[in-house]
Amino acid sequence: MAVTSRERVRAAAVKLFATKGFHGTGIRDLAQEAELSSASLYHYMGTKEDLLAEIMHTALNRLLDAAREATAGSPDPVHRLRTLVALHVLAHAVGPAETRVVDNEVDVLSPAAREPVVALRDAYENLWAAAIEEGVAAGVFHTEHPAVTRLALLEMCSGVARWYSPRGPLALDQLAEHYAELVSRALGCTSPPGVADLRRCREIVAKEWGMSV
Amino acid sequence: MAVTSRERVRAAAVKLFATKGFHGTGIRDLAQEAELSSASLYHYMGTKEDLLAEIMHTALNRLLDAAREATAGSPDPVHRLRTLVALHVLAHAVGPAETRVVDNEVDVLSPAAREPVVALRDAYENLWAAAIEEGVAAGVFHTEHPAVTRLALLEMCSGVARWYSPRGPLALDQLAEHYAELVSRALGCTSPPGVADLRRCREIVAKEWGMSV
DNA sequence: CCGAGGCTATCGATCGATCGATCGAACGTC
DNA sequence: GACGTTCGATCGATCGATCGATAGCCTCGG
Repeated sequence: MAVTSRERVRAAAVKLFATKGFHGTGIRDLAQEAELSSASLYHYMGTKEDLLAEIMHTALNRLLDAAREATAGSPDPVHRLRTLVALHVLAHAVGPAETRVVDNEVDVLSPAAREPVVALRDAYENLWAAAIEEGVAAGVFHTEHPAVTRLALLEMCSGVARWYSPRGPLALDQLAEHYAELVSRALGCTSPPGVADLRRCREIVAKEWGMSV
Repeated sequence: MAVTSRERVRAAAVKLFATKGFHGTGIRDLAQEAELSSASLYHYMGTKEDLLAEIMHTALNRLLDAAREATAGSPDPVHRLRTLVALHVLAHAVGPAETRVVDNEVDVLSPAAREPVVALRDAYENLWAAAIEEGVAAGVFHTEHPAVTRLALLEMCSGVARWYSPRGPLALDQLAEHYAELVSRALGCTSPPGVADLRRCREIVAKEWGMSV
């Protein structure tokens, strides 16, 4: 069979958790969306919370791996941050449902389940923090409060998942370029615009998120 | 009595809806937080959804009124946008719970209840859109995709409600100034920094949101 | 000045519905 | 006949909401 039941359960959970929220999604909603009985659901998951935690874990690991791969061996902080922005925006535009689950439902997890998820998120944000701080130290970025700026820019880029539609006037490339430009400007960066290897970012996203890019 | 039961119910709903979500908050949670029985709750509200809709309605009306008052009689789009940013950031830093409810729970409302809420939000965002477009037309702002930029900047500013703590190193004034600066830079604005009448913004916020500023 | 009647505020008890989760059994495939 | 997969039936708990009743307070006719 092309699509396994296990995959249908995961896809149903991502879709419904994103649109109706974790508490707003019932076991029976999940079962209907996955085309299974509510009893069969439990053949593929532990508790409903386990399912949510698993989704967050894999989604964050994928983003973290992609970010590390995209920025590996790039010493220039400007180039690295632009790559991080492009990758982040592409990922949020391509998989908005998964992203919204990760961003909005973190604190419905019990402390024990939340802890490793937060650790993954922190590891990812540290990639941004390092690029920004190195850029400030090198004099290519200018900001009075690097930590606050990092939070502001991350929120801006994550917001893409809330509104972007592939049927809108903007193509993915333009979107990523535009956000890279906004971030560069906000950091007072004077170096030439453009994401050096947008093509490479797209390839990584295509590889990690499936061929839907 | 200094604090009426009706006010306690509203405050309890804002707090719990913001931290646990609408569907994650039970009638009995609400009752406990408001120090009432679950039956007494219904003396002060219609359904749980009515309570949510009322919170969103008043919160958005307050923000919209404040924004109109703060920008009234200001023809300069740069000055107007900076004022909008400062007000938005201050409001989100002072009342993060209310803001998170408005931002995150809009689509748990039934279509009939959602429609007027979305209309209010659109009216507010149009203030931003007008300032940005006028600035672009006047040649003081530079952006290829004004609508996308507006969404990006709004998301950035709204994110304040997700992380800002008054016990952190940044005072409200610095926070508002910093965001105004980020927005100005992202729009390629070369005019002098600083929010012209930050004091007036603070007064409006203090008046509309209570004396907690 | 009284007390009957109405109004506001509150509650314990309980409603039917739905929640997340589990059980034992039946299916097909190797 | 063992295993992976699916399901109908059902569990106790909790959900949002409503009921009738009670206690305090204000008003106003006598």
